[in-house]
This record gives sequence, C-alpha cells and structure tokens, in this order.
Amino acid sequence: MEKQTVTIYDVAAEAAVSMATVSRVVNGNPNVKPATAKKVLAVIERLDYRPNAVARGLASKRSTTVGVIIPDVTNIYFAALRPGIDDIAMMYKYNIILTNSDDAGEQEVNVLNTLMGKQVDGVIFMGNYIDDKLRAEFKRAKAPVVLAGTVDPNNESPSVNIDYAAAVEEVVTNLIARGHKKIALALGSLSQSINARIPTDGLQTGLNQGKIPFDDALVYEAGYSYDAGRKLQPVIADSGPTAVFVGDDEMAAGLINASMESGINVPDDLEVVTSNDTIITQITRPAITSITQPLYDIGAVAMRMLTKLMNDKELDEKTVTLPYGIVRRGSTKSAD
Amino acid sequence: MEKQTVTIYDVAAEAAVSMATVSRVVNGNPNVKPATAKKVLAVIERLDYRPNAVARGLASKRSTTVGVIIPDVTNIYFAALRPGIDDIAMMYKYNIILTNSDDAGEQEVNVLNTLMGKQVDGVIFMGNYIDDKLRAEFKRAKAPVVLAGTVDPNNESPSVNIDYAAAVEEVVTNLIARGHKKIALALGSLSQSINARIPTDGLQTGLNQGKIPFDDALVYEAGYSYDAGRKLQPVIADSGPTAVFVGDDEMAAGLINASMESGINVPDDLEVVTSNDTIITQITRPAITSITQPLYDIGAVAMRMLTKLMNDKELDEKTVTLPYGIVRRGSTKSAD
DNA sequence: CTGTTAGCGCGTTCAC
DNA sequence: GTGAACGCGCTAACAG
Repeated sequence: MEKQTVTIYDVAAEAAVSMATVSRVVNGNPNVKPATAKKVLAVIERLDYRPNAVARGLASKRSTTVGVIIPDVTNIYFAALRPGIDDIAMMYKYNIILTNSDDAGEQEVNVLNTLMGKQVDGVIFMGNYIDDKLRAEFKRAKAPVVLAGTVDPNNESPSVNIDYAAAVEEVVTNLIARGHKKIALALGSLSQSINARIPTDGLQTGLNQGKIPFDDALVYEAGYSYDAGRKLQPVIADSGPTAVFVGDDEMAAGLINASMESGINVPDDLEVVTSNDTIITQITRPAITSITQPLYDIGAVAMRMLTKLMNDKELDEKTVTLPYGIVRRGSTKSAD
Repeated sequence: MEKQTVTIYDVAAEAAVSMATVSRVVNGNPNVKPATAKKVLAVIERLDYRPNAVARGLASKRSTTVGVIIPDVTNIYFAALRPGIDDIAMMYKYNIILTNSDDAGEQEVNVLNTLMGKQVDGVIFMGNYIDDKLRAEFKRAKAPVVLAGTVDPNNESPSVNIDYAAAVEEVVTNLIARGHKKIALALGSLSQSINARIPTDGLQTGLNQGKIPFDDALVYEAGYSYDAGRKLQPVIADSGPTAVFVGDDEMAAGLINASMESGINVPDDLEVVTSNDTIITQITRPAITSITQPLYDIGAVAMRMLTKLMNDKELDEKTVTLPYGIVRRGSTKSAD
C-alpha cells in the first residue's frame, strides 16, 4: 500500500483556484484575498497537504538546510559547539545535515562535496586543520563556509575562535610564576597540525617570557581519549615535569587517575591544567583547573555569521575572537 | 559574482551525447559503451560537473537521506548511539539530517513532519516516550521509522533495545543478595514516562523476589545531569538507602562526588550502580559499577533495519532485544 | 548501447 | 487578486 502524496495541484483543484494561488498562501504572500486564503487553508487542512521541500528547493534554489562537518561526533569538544549551532539554526528555520569527517583530509573534501551536491545553503566546518586542498574547496563552493572552533592559518574563511595560544601562554605564565620550570604539553593530534602548533606556540611564548628554554621532549602526542591519557602518564612521569597542560579533558582525566594510582599526587607532585572545561573537569578528583571557552557561543556566533552570509549580507568582522577564561580547581595549587 | 552551475545538459552538449547517457555514466549504469563513458567522464572532470542531489531527489523520489531525531544532542546516552547509526548510514551512503526534539511532545511531531517534508527515505527516532500522537504520525508517515534505544509500549514500530527492566532487576537482585533492604532509584524524567516506568518495574520485580516491599518514596526524579545528581544527594541521604540505582552516568557521578564530600562513603555506606557504562564510570573515584549496553550496536542495528525497510525488504524481527551486561567497579562491594 | 520524451512538485514571471 | 506557462536538473520508461 503505497502512500499517495497530495500535491499542490490537488489542493488547487479542490479549492477551485490555481496552483499559483495555493503557492502564495503557503508561502505567506500577501497578494491573496483573505477569503480565498481561508478557503485554501481549509482545503490544505482537510487534504493534509504537506509541501515537498525537495521540489521547493529545486524551484527556489534554496534548501533551508545547512551542512555541519564535525571530525568525530564523540569528540566532546566539538560536540559542545553543537548546541549553539543548533539553536541558532533552529531559530532561523534551517535544518542541519550533520556529517562526520573522521578528521581525514580526503574524507573532509568528499563530505563537503556531497553536502554541496545536496544544495545546502551554507556549511559550518569544524576540524583540526585546514590544508590547501580544503581551502581550495571552500573557495570553489557556491555556498558560504564558516569555521567554528577551527583555525585557518591563512585566514581566508570566516571563523569563530578563542585566542587559544594566548590562553595557553597565560596558563604557562601562571605556572612559571609558581616556580615551575619543567612544564609538559600533552596533545592529541600530530604536531604539524595547526591545532597542535597553536598551543605549542603558546607554551613557547610563555616559557620565553619566563626565561626558560623550550624543550621539545616535553611535548607529547597521544590522542584525545581517557585511555590515551592513562597510557601517557608513565611516559610523562619518566621525564619528570612538575606541571602539564593537556589539550583535552578526557585525556587529562586519564592522566590524573593514572598518576594518582601510581603514587604521583596531583597537584602536589604534578599540576594539571586542561582546555575545555567540560563536565569531566568537575567529576575527577581532584577536579581540573581549565581554560574556559564560550563553547556555546562559538557555535552560535558561527551559525549567526553563516545566516548572514547565506542572505548575502556583509559580515561585521570576518574573524571573531571570543574571550576565554581560566577556572582554578584542585588539580593546581593555589597561588596564594 | 554568482557561481554558475554546470548541469547535465552542459556535459551532454560538450560530450556530444544525450543527457540520458550522461545520467547513465553518473549513476554507473552498465549500459554504456566504455569508450563513450570515458569520454563523458573526461568532460565531467573538465567542466567540474556535480550532480544536483535535489533534482535527483525530485525525479527519483529518493533522497538518500535519513532523518535522525534525538531528544538532546548533549545527552551522552543517545549521543552514544550515534556512531553506530552514522557508520551504517555511511556504509549505505545515506546522509543524515539530525534534529533535536528537545524531548517535547509537540516538537517531536513538528520535527518529524519537517523531515518528511524534506523527503527523507527513513527516520531513526530516539526519545523518552512514545505517545499516541507520535504513534499516529509514525503510521501516517510515508517513510519507515525505526526506534533506537526507545521503547514503544504498544510495540507498533520496529525498535532496538536491551531488556532494561531485566537489567535493573538483576542489579537489584544482586544488591538484595548482599543484604540491602533499602534500595533507591534515581531517574531523570517524569515517572509517567515509559523510560521511567521500565526501571521502576525492574526494581519492583527484583524487590518482590527478595520479599522486600516496594517503597514509592525511594524513587527519585531529578534530571539527567551532574548537578542534578549532586542536588539529589542530600535528599536521598535523608531517607537513608544503602544502595541506589541511577539512570544516568553523569547523574551518578554527581551523586557519588556529593556523597563522598558529605562523609558518606561509596561503597561502604552507599553502593551505587548506574546504567550506561560511558567513560564517566571510569573517571569517577570510586569508578562506577554499571549496566553495560551495546550502545554502538543498538544504533547500528536500528540503522541496518531501516535500510532494509527503505528497500522494501522484510524485517527478520520487528523488535530486536540486544544483550546487556553488568560490569563491577568500585562503587559496589564485591560479593565475595 | 543511445536518444527522446515525460514528468517529479513547486516557484515565478507575466499577462489578465 | 489570480491564473497560465515555463523551468529548476534530473530519472525513468520507451523507442530505436
């Protein structure tokens, strides 16, 4: 039993008007006499007519759909940007096609292309780095792209971020002020990626100002997960830093738990600072000092920018940098 | 500078063939001489032609897109089903339109309707309860709907679940075997919702078998969040249960942390068991004993069922019940 | 193997 | 105010 679909023609016939008129009332075009509008509405109701968004998209060339590209749905950081994106999208009546890029360069290009094939009106892109290939695709795309929580080193695409390097620098400066000299950095992705370079830059700047030489050996790459953090712990312990900045909260949780279990007290023997202020930072014991990022706002502002671009409006600023903060918890010693 | 779009006609003209032929090579139809196929492919490449999925959808009446309805993207339980859904969808080349229902009845119906308007080929629905209105919409929809991690009490829609009541019962039985008599239940949603009734049933059955009277006052509703768990702690402590089953991991983490801080030792004074075996259960101290659910599989199987339905195949079984487990951690005392 | 011809359901001029 | 007609880009028979 195939469900029959009632079209705009059926409504037109039933209401004894032309389909153009039906189209007008459906789209709220004021050029319709209230009486006929009411009549049409009644028929629509009775026939349970639903406009076909695909046909509408073909005719109008707008799909009221935006694509969102995310490296990994389970990544708690990018996932945290989604509520902001979702809310603003919903506010402007856009639907979202959400796609995983698996953080792989090739895949990211594919995903972008299939989104464009679906005629999305715009794209929010999240990822760990922007390479030339991707940048070329963005330019070629006929729909606007906005980066959220993602840095384009060439600064070609509109984007929303915090000044992550400055945040790391501030963390490091605080650590140095409290006497630390061996400060480690635990990251997830490859060191050539931009999202690894930024914190590394922050660390270097901070160390420079404290007249402490930068030591490559204290920068670790493991992967952003709880288990990665656990596994990294003995490795880090070997080189004996007294403080570590971690790029991901789950990873920091793993590092802390493993440290405590092996007799290294946090924060007495090792101070830990992390990046994303997710709920994880409150759950661990000790709780974790963290950079605070306006995650919701990053998503919301990015989506807001995208709505402007999709309506051919100018952007006030192409690159938005939102303020960060630092919240102190038990994983660091108080400065006092 | 409007980006011009190259259509199938442009390719056809340029390659000196008909558009039907172009369509064939694009869709991998074998009825094309390799030579002409190659020629067409070359032109496609040169003109950088991208098929318009919207037009294709209109003509073919298939959008190769499925809708996924989720109550709240930040809910870690439903979020955990997504990788399974995503992977299978990707495997079958379906895109996903992800929409939040905010767990509100009205909203769920709306969301479903706009998805249908977008001509999705099918829908995966996750939610906390299925009411009559929703059930009616499912029936009316022209695309199939599969429930994931969601129970339809009327059992009308295909669904994938674990036997959650049995799992809770087993937990309770274990608790009783170790001497517990006052066992509390901490849930998130309203007690009339099915997802609250199920664990309550499990608790009751377990208690019955242990000849312990069921006490309504020991069933709490707070909300599935860390803070809700923290706030609930003093309330629960007042009635002095010696064990509690919690419906959500973050909530359990809040409860445990708050308990420890107020001098109630877990597990000595209070044993805690939770539901979803997310990474949270490993991060807390003590770590949390939990029901283990094949979350990935629930999503994957649901999506697999949906692909069958979308291709008019029969389902082997309409209601799939996957096995659960129980993993013991520090929040409960060992039975030995 | 390849081309022709109809639509798919709707938005949008342009006349009436 | 309202309707007729065309086109969006593509798939799907049907001929040839």
